[in-house]
Amino acid sequence: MPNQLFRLSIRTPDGQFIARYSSKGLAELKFPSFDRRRRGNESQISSTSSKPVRDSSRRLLPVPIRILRWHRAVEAGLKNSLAGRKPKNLPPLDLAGTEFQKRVWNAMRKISAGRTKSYGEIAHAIGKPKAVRAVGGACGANPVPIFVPCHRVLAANNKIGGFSSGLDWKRMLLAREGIKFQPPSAG
DNA sequence: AGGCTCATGACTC
DNA sequence: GAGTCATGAGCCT
Repeated sequence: MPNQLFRLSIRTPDGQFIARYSSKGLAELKFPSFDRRRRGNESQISSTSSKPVRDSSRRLLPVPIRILRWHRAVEAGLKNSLAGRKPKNLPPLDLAGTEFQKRVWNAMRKISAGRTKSYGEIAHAIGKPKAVRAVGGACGANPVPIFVPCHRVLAANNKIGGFSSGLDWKRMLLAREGIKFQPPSAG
């Protein structure tokens, strides 16, 4: 049977994020959709609620205390990250992907706040210097953006590259870490 | 197995 | 700066 996933939300000044947890840790983090940023929270689960939540198969399940603890850590860590600071005491991440993707994600996690690497540098770091495009693909498949800092991976010559959740997010995250990149009109 | 599609990079004008 | 091409991996059929 597939691992049960618990879905909990996090309210931030930048909108409502969604976190999904497996029994092994944080499995997914979703950016707010811009459509919902101005909407009320009538049917949303409060980030601090201990109410039962609906799982992916719509069953009503109590949230294990361990996951609630993880969630509080994720909440705090996300707020730090959104302010451009390093998150502390993050729970384990349960990253599902191919071996190649996990190597890319692991390499990305070694980029500290305020620093960047290029797709080519990541490719080199995992011992596949020519797999630059594949690195881009793995970045896009990252299930836990921000904590696995795909926004710190730029294209060559400090160009912005891409971002699966929208370049506006990437630009904002980089700016809050004080990272300079090539503006789109320059060059 | 073959044929795409890429969040690239390096090279040419 | 716009083409163009090699390239590895992933996802189809």
